[in-house]
Amino acid sequence: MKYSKATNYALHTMLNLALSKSSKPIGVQTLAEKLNVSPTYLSKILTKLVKEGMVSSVSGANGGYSLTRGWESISFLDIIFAIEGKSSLFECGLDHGPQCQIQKVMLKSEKKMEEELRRQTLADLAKTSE
Amino acid sequence: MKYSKATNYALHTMLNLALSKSSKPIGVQTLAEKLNVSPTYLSKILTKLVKEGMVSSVSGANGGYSLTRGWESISFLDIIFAIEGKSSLFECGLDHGPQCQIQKVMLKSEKKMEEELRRQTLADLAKTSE
DNA sequence: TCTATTAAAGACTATAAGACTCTCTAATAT
DNA sequence: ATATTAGAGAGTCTTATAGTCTTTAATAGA
Repeated sequence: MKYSKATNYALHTMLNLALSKSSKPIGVQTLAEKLNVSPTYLSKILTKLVKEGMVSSVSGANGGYSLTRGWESISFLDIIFAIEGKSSLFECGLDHGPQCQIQKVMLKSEKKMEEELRRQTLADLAKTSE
Repeated sequence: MKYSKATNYALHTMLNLALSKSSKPIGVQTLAEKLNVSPTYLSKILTKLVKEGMVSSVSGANGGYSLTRGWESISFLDIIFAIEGKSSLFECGLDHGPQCQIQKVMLKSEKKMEEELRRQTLADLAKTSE
């Protein structure tokens, strides 16, 4: 069980956007270079973030990506969910009784992690990384 | 990112072993039937648990698997680590400076989950599941 | 000592997901 | 009108998961 590379790219890209003082959008080309990843691939990841409403995009010349207003409250969890999906890490597919005790324990522990990830905002990180 | 089915099988098998009052070892055949999984596959999973020292095995007629002494303190985390490995869920492979802030956040959240999984012992669960 | 039983190991296969690339289309500033 | 940039779709390559099948090793009991 591992986070996908896409999640790593997403987190770093969001941080890069947060650190950019420019009011103009940043092209995927520029963003991709910083991570040493192909622009087309990164664009797929960015599209997911756009669909979740955390990033806005503008096509055409001088276009690119920028954070949406309210971005200060975007959490790590938001970004991770956007890429990995929101479903639980553990699903007991066995049919034994109404509720699986193991599942309950697993879910509880997962929530602890999510709690922490929800606490960490992009803004927090941007502050310490500038 | 998902836990593997093998982890689910391992957790359930450990619980089954814990609930079994029998002093005699239980064969993989029996254990596999409860989970509706093939014996040879489950045996591979059990072998990992044996190698980690949580389960002991006896070959030959009337052989099988049983929990080792001290099993009461085995945690969910122990079992998960035995199957999934101990490495971090997130590793930032990008080379940007000495320490990645994002990595630090991810690691911290992961530890929260592990903390909870370490707290939950097999014995706790066995008590509520009998 | 022979036989039935059971775990362990190794090689192999199938499926799915991750990590991309390439190409084409749509939007927009100049 | 053209250059530039995002978005969408199909296709490829690699890796991990989830198994199966077969053989070997250990051991209890006749």
